[in-house]
Amino acid sequence: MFALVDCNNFYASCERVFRPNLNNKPIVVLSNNDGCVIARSNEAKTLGVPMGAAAYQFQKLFDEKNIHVFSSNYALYGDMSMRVMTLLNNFSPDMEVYSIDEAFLKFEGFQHFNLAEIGKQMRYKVTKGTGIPVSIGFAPTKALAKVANKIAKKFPSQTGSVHIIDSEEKRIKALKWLPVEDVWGIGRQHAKRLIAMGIKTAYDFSLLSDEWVKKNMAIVGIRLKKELNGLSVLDLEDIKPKKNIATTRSFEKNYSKIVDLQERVSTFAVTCAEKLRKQKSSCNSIMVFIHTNGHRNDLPQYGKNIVIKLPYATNSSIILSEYANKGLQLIFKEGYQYKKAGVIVMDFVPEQNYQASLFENPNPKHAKLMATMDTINKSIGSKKIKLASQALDRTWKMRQEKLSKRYTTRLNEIITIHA
DNA sequence: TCTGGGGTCCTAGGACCC
DNA sequence: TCTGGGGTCCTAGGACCC
Repeated sequence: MFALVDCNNFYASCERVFRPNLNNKPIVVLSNNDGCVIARSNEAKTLGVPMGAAAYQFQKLFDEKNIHVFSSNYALYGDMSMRVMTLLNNFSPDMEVYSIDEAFLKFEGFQHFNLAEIGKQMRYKVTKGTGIPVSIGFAPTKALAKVANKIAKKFPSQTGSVHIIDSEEKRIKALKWLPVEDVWGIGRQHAKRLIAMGIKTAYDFSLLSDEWVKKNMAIVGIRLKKELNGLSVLDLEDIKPKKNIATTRSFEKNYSKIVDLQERVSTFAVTCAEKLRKQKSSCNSIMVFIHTNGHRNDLPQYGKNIVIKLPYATNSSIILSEYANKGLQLIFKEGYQYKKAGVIVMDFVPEQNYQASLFENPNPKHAKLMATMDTINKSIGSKKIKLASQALDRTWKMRQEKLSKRYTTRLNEIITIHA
């Protein structure tokens, strides 16, 4: 059996742990730049705040209904996630952290255990240890565990937030209940087509012919169909090094001068380099993109990206920043208001697996320098040591007007209790 | 004025090899 | 009239996930 454990309204719940006065109150969490809604408490959902809602369009509703608004605090959510995962891992050694708020656990050889009881225990331990409420679905396949989880989340009082699909009747009942567009692995495009054909539920989908599924949804669709029919074909996955790493941001205001973009692009490249070094990879290509604000019909639009092949694989902040800026110079055009830029590194090789080039070779000093920078930044705070091409003062800023404290990772931001 | 930021996998088709 | 048979690699685009 697999379990899928999913934190309820994770970001909103993280904020609530440290603001218990907001229990049962509507909360939303905004994206970077306080742009749009990316998490909502149940109360906010009930009040009609849609996922992805632009914050400025809903400001009136926030005010009227006393909806508490937070900027996203990834330092907090990342740390809370780690705590939840650590507690869950005590229940089974086979665990896949699927996302910041979800994990699959495999229960192999647990025939003589009561999974319902284990589920209850998991909820209890996580709630007691972190304050985060979770929902749990058990089933013989990952896709069915996802379905079971949806039922646990939708019917908390009937299920106690733990649901188990362990019989044919339960499987069929669950699939008949689940709209096809809510099935894990069926996105908007496929859902549209399926609904147009009269396929309304997960159950209808599970009865489609293999030929049709293969032709229209390829091998991924076949796998999904098998999983929904109770045949396990998706196993837990190990943590693999990433194949691409991106650092991209929207700006608080528009930039029209290349110098402003140069600073941003440098910083993004440096961040990519840090992430690369963390997973001990080097990259062979780097992409830079810039574009204007696509929502503004009144401004001329322009957007472009460029991929640069590097002369040798590297994870040096200096080299990556240099090439990212070369790319920027090639795609930058005067006369536009830029709102967003990003750097993506690709074509990874293991760091030590270095292929020497005939003409250009990395400066051997860089590796040492980068290691030193990483050590210093780790000990006294990230971004304390920078390249000169990055802004030394905070000339740019992200809008984060409702940022909560980093309660769990900064001693000077620890929660204050007034007794 | 204001609209996020990451990722993965699969397939078809073209270019190329012998 | 008639023009083989087998591969690999790369890329763009489309789908999906959180």
